[in-house]
Amino acid sequence: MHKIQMYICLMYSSELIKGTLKTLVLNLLAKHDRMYGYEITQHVKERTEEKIQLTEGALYPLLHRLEADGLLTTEKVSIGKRVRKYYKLTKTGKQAATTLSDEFRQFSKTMNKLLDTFQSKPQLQWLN
Amino acid sequence: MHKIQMYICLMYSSELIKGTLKTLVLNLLAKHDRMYGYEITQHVKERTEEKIQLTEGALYPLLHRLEADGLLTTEKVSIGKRVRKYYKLTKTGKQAATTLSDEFRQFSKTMNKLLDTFQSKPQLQWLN
DNA sequence: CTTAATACCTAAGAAAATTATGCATTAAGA
DNA sequence: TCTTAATGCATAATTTTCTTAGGTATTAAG
Repeated sequence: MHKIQMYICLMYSSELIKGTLKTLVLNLLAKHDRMYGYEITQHVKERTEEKIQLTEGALYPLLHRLEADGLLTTEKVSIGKRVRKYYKLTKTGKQAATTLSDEFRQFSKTMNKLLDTFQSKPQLQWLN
Repeated sequence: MHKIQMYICLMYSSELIKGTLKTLVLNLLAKHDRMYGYEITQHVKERTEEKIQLTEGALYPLLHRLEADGLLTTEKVSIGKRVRKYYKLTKTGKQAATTLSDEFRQFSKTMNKLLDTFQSKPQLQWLN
């Protein structure tokens, strides 16, 4: 007897994440005080029902960039023999988080308005 | 006597456009049947009160890619000695427009939800 | 004992935008 | 009339950033 599972891919085209990754990460840190990389990927995955999945190849370089830019500071914590690297917002980082968050909200409003004027057809319903 | 003008930059950080340009262009064409490149830039600029400004360096290569991918067809029209290049959606292009539009709507909902859980502080008001 | 999950990282390549051009026509203004 | 701004196309070099595909190591679970 085999158990058969079917998956429907609900993930967004990764294109959309592109302009938004920094906004996402900074605001996650604004809420959680400190987080480590892997934690960030899991958190986003859970909170979006797997729809947004951050790849480590994109995340870690971003975190390093943000640290280099002075938006984050790091702190290493040993868990047994493993070392976690926690990231925390600086003051500048907090400001950036707010700015980017507001910017995204406004942008998505503008975009949705544009898209609405484009097509007046009834909205398709999404699986979820 | 000099005329002094002050500008307040209301434009979005161009980061956000990145994942969205294709969605925007295809849906603009879905609404307008046919448009030429320059017209697209002006239309978006006007409809968004200058907040979204498409650069030609991004737009034209995109249009060429979309044509190469079979989402658009072109048609050249002479206006005096100038030649306009009109773009029009193919059937595939129309489908893509709808898909991407729905995807964006859903994505922005998800993102906004995430951002809302991040910070419960009162929203900053935006100029305009 | 082996696999999955946790946890970090980087390098090569691809994709797409920015910046900076270039050319030409036409309208508007000094 | 002369010059500038607007219209209209386009590309090339560079940069940025993501994807893909690895690598290492620890710990939990089966």
